[in-house]
Amino acid sequence: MVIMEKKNATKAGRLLRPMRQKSIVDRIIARLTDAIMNGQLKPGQRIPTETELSESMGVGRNSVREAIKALVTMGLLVIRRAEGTFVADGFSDRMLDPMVYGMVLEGGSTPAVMELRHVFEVGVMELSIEKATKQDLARLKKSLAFMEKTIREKPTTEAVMMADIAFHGELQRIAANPLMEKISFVVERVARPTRERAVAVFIRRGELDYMLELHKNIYEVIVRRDKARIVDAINDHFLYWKDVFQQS
Amino acid sequence: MVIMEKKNATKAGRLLRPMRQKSIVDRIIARLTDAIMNGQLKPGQRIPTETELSESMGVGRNSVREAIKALVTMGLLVIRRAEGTFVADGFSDRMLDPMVYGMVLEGGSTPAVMELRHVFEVGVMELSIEKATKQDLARLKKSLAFMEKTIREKPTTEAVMMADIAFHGELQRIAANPLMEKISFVVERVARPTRERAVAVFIRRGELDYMLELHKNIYEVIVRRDKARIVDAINDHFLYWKDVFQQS
DNA sequence: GATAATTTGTTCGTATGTATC
DNA sequence: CGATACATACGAACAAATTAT
Repeated sequence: MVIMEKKNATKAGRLLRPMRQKSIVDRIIARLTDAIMNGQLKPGQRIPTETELSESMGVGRNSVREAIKALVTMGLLVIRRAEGTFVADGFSDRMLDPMVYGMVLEGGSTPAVMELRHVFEVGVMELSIEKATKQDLARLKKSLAFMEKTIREKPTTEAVMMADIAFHGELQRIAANPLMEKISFVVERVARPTRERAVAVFIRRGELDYMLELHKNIYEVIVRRDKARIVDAINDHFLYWKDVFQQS
Repeated sequence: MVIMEKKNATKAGRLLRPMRQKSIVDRIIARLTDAIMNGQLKPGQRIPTETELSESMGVGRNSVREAIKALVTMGLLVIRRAEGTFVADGFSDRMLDPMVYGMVLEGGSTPAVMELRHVFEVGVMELSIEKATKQDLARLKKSLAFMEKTIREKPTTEAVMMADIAFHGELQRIAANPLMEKISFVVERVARPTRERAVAVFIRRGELDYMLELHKNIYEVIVRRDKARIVDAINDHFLYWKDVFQQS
């Protein structure tokens, strides 16, 4: 339990590398995560106080704080001030923030991100086909009608984007997979600027009707529960966008 | 309305700030992430030292340190000792760690996770169909042969799992999407215990031949570039596993 | 309702290890 | 080798918030 290997590295030992012993903070993080993954600390449970941890592990309280802070940022721990620190009891949105940052650092709408979007759309359609009730289909048709109305009466970039988002949001609701919904949300968020540019091009060219048709196509595939055509439907959807890309 | 006066009553000389609600550290994190997302701090660039930041923002150095540490654990910043702290220049694996923890906290192989696996397999197949070269197909066939050999000669859980992982790893390589590969890796990791149980059941029942056939099916779909059959192929793959689940 | 105890939040000071020049 | 710059780590003190008495 006592940590005092550092004495060896003072003057005597240059024969073997001290080999990058992990920092104290990293070791504390490792201990806590291990305890959580092993089930010693269960979701919702309270962990020892900072002072207790620093004493029982023989480290400074500030180091414990840094470790805890890191885990809070990852969403693994939740701090309730003056009450204690607790193990999170499930998925939280902030667990996907790092992924957002990563995608942005990679440059936003890269081919990899676009492909991921594609894959998710196919997946959402398949799940929708499996799970959609009659009420779901009715609502989906409604959002399709809303899109048509928007295109006829108010074809601005914002309005069309809103209708598009509403339609795909409806699909997500039908697919009913919280995990996929959250990841999709991240991806959509990163790809949004690109999509807005694409919609603007649609409007400029007066091709909103074709966009509507592509969405109707998606709707039809779901109504008919025609899984074999899923990939094609989404492919059409995307191929057209790629086309817009290269010409804009 | 009247209640909010109590802050001023504590000590005589505190007329200044209404004491904003967010914690200091969170505000520092917000500032840094904003700067990075806006492009004021670019990937690979060095950020000011802890001391400079603490002075320019009027906060303690330890708070800056905690904020930076948090961003490091998210993979957004990279610390090079005695050199400075830098903005990360792309995706790093640790950005997906929080997702792992979240899934584990949710309970591991939940239906949502299984569905996500399913969706990714379909996606990987589609990308593979688009990108596979002749060499790729040859390698894929090879890993299929390896699986067959394993099943004939050494049908242990570990060996079969290894062959299965090798096959799907080959698919991932062909699909050539680093983002999807990383996320898939996370999902597979969480779902692994469940898969191992399933393989054990296959072996016990002597149904490894059927498992091999399912994989051959996947291979055939890719060779023929038959996108319409992707969903079906993966569906067979999964339906059987679900079946195993409910009976074990 | 007021007070005390507990626990996290924030800051400062200091010493030390480590990489760069 | 020394000087410098920086991160690492500990300790101490006080502030703020919540709960319990």
